[in-house]
Amino acid sequence: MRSATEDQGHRESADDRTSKARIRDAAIASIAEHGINGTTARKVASVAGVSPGLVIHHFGSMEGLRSACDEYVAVTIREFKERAMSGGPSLDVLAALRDAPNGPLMGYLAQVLADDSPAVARLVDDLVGDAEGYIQQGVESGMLRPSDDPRGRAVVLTLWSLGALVLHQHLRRLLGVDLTDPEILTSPTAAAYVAPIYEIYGEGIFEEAFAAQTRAVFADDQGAT
Amino acid sequence: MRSATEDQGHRESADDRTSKARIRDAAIASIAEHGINGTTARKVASVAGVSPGLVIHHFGSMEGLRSACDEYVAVTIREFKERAMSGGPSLDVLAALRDAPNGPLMGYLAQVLADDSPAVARLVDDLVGDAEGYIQQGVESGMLRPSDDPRGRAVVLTLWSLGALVLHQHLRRLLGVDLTDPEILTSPTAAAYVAPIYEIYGEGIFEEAFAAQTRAVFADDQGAT
DNA sequence: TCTGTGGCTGAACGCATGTTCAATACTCTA
DNA sequence: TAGAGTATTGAACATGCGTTCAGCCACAGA
Repeated sequence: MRSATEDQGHRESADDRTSKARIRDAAIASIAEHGINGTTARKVASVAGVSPGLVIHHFGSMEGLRSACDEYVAVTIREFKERAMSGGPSLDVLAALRDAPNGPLMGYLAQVLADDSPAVARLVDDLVGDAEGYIQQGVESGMLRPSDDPRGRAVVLTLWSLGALVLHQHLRRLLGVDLTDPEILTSPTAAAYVAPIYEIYGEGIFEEAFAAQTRAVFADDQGAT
Repeated sequence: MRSATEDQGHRESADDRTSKARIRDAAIASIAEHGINGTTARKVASVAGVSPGLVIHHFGSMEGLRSACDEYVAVTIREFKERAMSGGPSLDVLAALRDAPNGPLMGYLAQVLADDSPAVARLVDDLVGDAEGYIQQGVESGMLRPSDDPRGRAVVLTLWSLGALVLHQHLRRLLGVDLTDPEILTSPTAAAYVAPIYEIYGEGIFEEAFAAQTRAVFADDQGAT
């Protein structure tokens, strides 16, 4: 099924990409910008500089192209995560992803996270699992507090991060921070989003007396129900 | 433009709704279940028991129908919020919305929050503004800690809640909690989602030494840059 | 130079969509 | 009861979609 001229998986060869690779990249960029429903076979073919027929010829159908994009993005993210992991554990999973090589990667995620595909579901599961590992490392090194439900906390923190990514349009309108901007790290406005997060991460939002009260309620619930 | 037979805005009359109202409700239910792109004029007409032509006749276009749905949902939420506000301030804005009268309301929000419309943007702005008010009340009554950036904190907390709603499929897969379920309050599994949240709200996730360290970093950033 | 193989084209097909419009059913008014 | 005006229909139209397919064209081997 794979011919000799294809170099799929070897993304080191930069300029002369296979038509198949060009179609895939064009689809990812189009989905990141116009969403899944705004991405048609003809538009992708036009951006990639090929005919609409070739899109189907290479990927079987538009659903096949979508799956290939999901898989490619998932693999790219996993590769980048491994590289980032060797440089020490990161607190926020997304923070390690923001300077990923491919530009429209965050935009693609923002568009695809809402309507679930199998590849995206697996990617989210992986992100949660990695976050659980990072958090555990943070707990062991004394940076992070232990939790009554480490997995539940990892799920909540990861979905909060990903949810903010999906709602990046609202975040940009409200705080002027664009999470899909590839160069977000160099933007000074990012502090408007990061500072409140670190404040919550640092001290929560409940005063201690009220926090103890809610803890008691949950203890009662667990005992009663 | 508005005839005498319509009773739009008077949702007290339960069974005999106007055709226009039936079309609008069918569209909301369809969008909540199948998303915006899975909602066609013919499907809505079929569910509402009318012809496709009547959909356009009443709303001008599908975009007009979409706007009408956004507006109706926004008004419904605002009405319910006012009623909930009279019963005392609520910590989480979404918590006050979960037992809203209309069933598919949360599902509709989950589908619509991602791709922004003017009405949804205004609704989100309102939710943030309300949250800021609630939080300020909580601070004044000694339940919540004050913040260096009250508005930023309100934005982050609101978008985290709404983001979790948009990603409800992942939340259900990972924790078994479905935020779009109208009867979520009676479900005992909701604690799997609420308990980690209250833990984070209560004490954050940073140990105190590390929290002080991050505070120092942000103070340096603000001073240097 | 001839030949064949495979990437690639682009015109075409079937389908679903949003929308239009003349005709019809209905309901209220006079 | 007669008329008027509106709600409603359902067939039709144009459009854009995914997909198909017969053929072109460049290039490798004999």
